[in-house]
Amino acid sequence: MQENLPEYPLRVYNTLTKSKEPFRTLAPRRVGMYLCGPTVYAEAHIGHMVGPVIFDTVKRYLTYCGYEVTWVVNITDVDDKLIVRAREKGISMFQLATQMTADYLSNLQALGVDQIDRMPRATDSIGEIIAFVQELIDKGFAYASQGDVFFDVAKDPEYGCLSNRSADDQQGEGGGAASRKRSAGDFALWKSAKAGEPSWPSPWGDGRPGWHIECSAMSRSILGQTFDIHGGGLDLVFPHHENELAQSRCCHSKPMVTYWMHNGLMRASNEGGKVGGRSQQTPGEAPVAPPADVAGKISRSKGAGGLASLIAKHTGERIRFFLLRTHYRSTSVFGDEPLAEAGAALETFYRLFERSGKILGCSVYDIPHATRRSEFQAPANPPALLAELVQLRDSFLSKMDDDFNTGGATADLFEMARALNRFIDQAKMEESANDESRETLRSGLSILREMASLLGIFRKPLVSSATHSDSADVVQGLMELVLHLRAEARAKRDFATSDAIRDGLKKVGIAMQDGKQGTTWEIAK
RNA sequence: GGCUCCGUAGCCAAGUGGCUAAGGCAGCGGAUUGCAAAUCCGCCACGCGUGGGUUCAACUCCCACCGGAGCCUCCA
Repeated sequence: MQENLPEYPLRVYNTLTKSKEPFRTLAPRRVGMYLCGPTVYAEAHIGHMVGPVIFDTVKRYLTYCGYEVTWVVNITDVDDKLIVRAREKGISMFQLATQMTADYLSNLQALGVDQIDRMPRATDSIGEIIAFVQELIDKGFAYASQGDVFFDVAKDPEYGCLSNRSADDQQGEGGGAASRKRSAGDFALWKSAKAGEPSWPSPWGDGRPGWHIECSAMSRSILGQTFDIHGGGLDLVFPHHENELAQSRCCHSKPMVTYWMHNGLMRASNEGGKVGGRSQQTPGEAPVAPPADVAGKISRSKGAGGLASLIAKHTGERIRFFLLRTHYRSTSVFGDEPLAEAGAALETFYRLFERSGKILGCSVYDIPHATRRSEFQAPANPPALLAELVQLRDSFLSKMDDDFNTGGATADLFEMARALNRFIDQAKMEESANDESRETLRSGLSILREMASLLGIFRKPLVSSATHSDSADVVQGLMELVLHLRAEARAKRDFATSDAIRDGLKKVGIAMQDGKQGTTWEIAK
C-alpha cells in the first residue's frame, strides 16, 4: 500500500464529505476521472466551458505530479430537448447532435482543452445502458412500468447522501410519468418512446435511456465500478449526480467515486441568474415561463451562446485565463469587462516574452521546461533571480496542491514576471547581455513556462490578427517603411514628424513603443 | 419553505485561530524616456457584511441578523 501514498501533499475538496481530503488513488499512480459533458442540443455557451477548462487543468496537474490519468467526458446525444430542437429545425436528432458536438469540440480546442482521452456518446452505449438497467431490476432496485423503467428510491437507504436531500425533494419529470411511478422520487432509467421519437429496442419495449443512467453505464465500462474523480457543475449535484451515485452504488454494492468535485457557475454581469439559466422565479410563486423568444434573447444578451464571436474577440487563452484566475468552486461574474481585465493582465507576460525573445534571439515559446514535477532540478548556488523563482515555484505548487487553487497560484506567476523584468532592467540586458546573464534569464523563463503550462497557458505564441490575414505581408512591409522613416526623423531630432507618425498610427489602431532595441508595434484591440 | 454556498480596497480576487491580509485592473508619486508607451521602485484595507459569543488571541470557530448566489424543474 506504500505506493498508494501520495508523493506530493495533494488535497481535494470532496462534495460528498464537504471537506478537503488528502488525495489517494484507488490504483497506484493511476487516476480515473469523469466529467459530465454537454447535452448537445444547442451551441455551447461560456458556462459549458468552465468544467472542461478546470478538469483539463486538473489532469495537467495530476499528470505533472506523476499520475497516469484517464479522463472521460461524455456527450449526451439523446434527450427530450434534442428531440424537440431537431424537430424545430427539421433535421434528425442525430444530425443536430453531430452539428452541436462539432461546435462543442471547436470551442474546447480554442480554450486549449486537449487532455480528454475518451468522449463516449450515449447513443453508442445503448447496449451497456440496457445491461445496467437490467442489473438494477434483477437486484431489486428498479422496476418496469408500462414500458418505462424507474429506479426505486425507497430501496436505497443512503439516497441523498451527496446533496443532503431526501427522495421527497425530487419532483421528477412531470406529465404522465408520475402515475407510473411507485413514488414521486423515483426517476427514469429507461423511457418508452412515443410515435416518431428515436428509439432502441429493449426488454421493456422500444425506448431511450433516462438522463442519469448513461453516465453510470459509460463510466463503468471505461473506468470501472469505482473510480477516483467525478466532476461537473454545481447545478448537477442534485438530482443528476445523486441519482447516478445511487444507481451505481446499489448496482455494485460499493462506492461509485472517491472524490466528487463540482465547479461553481458563471453569472452574467448585469442581472442575477447564471449564464444560460432559467429566468428568475420568486419562491412560492408558480413558475412563470417567459416566452421562448424573449428567453433566448435574454440568454444571448447575458453572454450565453455566441462563444465563437467571444473567442474571436478575446482569444481562447484570455477566456481560459479568466476562468482560472478565480477558484474553481466559486461563482464568477462573466462579461466583457472582466474578460478585458484578464486580457490586460496577460499583456504583462506577452511583453516580457517579446523583450526576452529579442535578448535571447529565440522565441520564449521554444525554451524547454520540465514537464514532470520530479524532473525539475533546482540549481546549486543559483544566482539571486533563480533563487527567487525557485521559491515562487514552490509557492505556486503548494497552492496547486491545495485543491487546485489556480487563482492563488496566478499571483506567483505575476511575481515571476516582475522578477524577470527587474533582472533584465538591472543587468541592462537590452543594451548588452553576456552569456551568463542570458543563461540565467533563460532558466528563469523556463520555470515561468513550467508553471504556466500547468494552467494550460502560454503554450504557443499568440498569433495576431495582422499576421493572420492575407494582407499581413503588405502591412508588415508598410510598417517597416514607416518605422524606418520615423527613425530617420528621430535621428534628426525632428520630433514633430515622429510624433505625428505615432499619433497617426494610433488613430488607425496601431500602437508603437520605442525601446532600446528599436521600435516595436502591435495592433491594439 | 427545505438544502448548499458566498459577503476581503474604487473594481476583480487569494488566503488565514497568533508573522507586514497575496495578486490583478484602475489610480497616485518617483526612476527611465526627446515626449509617450513599456519596465522597475514606492503608495493605495489599523481593515475582512452587521451585532453578539468562544478563546490568552478571530478576518478565520459558534450564534443571530442583513445582503447576494445556486439547487429543490432531464441545467455545465
